[in-house]
Amino acid sequence: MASTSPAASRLSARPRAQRVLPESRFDRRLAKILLHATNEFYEKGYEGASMRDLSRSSGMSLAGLYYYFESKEKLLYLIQKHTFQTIVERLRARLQEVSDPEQRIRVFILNHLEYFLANQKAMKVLSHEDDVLKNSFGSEIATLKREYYRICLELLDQFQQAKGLEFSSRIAVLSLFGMMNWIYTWHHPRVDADAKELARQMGDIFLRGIHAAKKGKAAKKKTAVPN
Amino acid sequence: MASTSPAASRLSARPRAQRVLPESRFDRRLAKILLHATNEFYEKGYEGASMRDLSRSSGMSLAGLYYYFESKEKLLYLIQKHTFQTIVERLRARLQEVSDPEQRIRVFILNHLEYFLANQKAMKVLSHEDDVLKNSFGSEIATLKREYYRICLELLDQFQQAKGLEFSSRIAVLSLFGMMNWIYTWHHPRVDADAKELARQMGDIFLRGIHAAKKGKAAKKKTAVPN
DNA sequence: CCACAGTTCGAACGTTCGTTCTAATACTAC
DNA sequence: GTAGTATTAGAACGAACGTTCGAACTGTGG
Repeated sequence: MASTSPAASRLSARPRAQRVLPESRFDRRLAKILLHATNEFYEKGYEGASMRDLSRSSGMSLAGLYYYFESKEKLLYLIQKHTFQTIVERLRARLQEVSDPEQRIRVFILNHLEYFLANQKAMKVLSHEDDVLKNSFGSEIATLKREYYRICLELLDQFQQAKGLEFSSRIAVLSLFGMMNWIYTWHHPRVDADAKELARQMGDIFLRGIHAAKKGKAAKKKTAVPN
Repeated sequence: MASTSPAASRLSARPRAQRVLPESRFDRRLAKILLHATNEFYEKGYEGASMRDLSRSSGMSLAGLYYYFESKEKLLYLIQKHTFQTIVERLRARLQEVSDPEQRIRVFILNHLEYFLANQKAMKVLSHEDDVLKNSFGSEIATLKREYYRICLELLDQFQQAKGLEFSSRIAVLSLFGMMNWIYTWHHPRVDADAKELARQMGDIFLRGIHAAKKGKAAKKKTAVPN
């Protein structure tokens, strides 16, 4: 595991940056590879895409790739980590400008869908290859995921409290994530609405859906289903 | 491709059934293998699970497995086809007993979630390995899927018409499927509600969500989101 | 007993997998 | 030019992949 490859000490360490540019040549090259890798994983899945596929699509020799990272797993890890960090970072910035509980949920939905559709391939790789990373890679991604989940949960709890509602915020959050994340299975940019419109429609469904659950309604046995 | 293996002519043809029992020994054995395969695909994914994994978990030699089916792909195909057919068949039976448009949607949701939770592993394999089958296998599964989708779409259209509502039923169906299918990523039988309760909650969210979109409301620009 | 289909398996097939070794090239500084 | 570091690639590694082959079992009917 102790690595002596050039890739090991890069990226976060960035030894002796000869220019003060935000990105070294190494970083830019790696980013390009990550983009090609995202494409391959998107189309064939992580297990289904081989390093040789990746070599072909990125126009670099098989061995040459390993100068930039130490394993296929690390590649997936870098893709997922960068995607998650970016979407959370953007969300945080947007949430700072809005204080109304309902609008904050709408901001969450819009941010998620906008990023999802603008980076559909990376987001599919993030959603679909959810539990393939193990050990430290896996737990680090899981932490980011939990953090994102928690933000949404708190938005819902605040909304619930402000409006005097009573519903299971866990089920609500997970239903919302399901609605939103599922789009990678069906959205075609040419025929389906854009992010803003989708966010409005899903926001309507979701918000009206949870809005009706007034407190003290004792939600049990409202409408019985036959059989 | 023209197969001479024993498995080729079986199952649907079932030559010379020596007992009139519903299932021959061959069919029962194959069904057992499919069950173990479902488990493996559930845990490691289709590409990630090897035939040797399957051999170990089912307690049969690698070569012995091929007496019952001709390829790994066929195995996935059989699992997905059986799962899809069963859930559609059960749905049809249940829908015959209910005529109220809203209740019919609730029946759809309940049927889906009950089957999903009772057969969580098979349903994950169905949802997660959605586009790995190619050619005739793939298109046959795609047809079943489209059929199931269409049933739900019609339920929504009927509901919409009966209540005088106006919303995109495509987005609504796909949002609903997202909510429901996403559960394979989070549901833990020990901590989460059962199917009936989940169906009630998701049904509430979804139905109230789409119910508010009254006709002629000109749903444009209802609430603007900053940025 | 034999014949024979139904069933199982050890061993191997050829291919592809992720990864590494080593040497060759490109680039920059002197 | 030379020195030295950054970058690339050909060839090969051992392991694992899906699949097949022929021989060996098993159990029943003659």
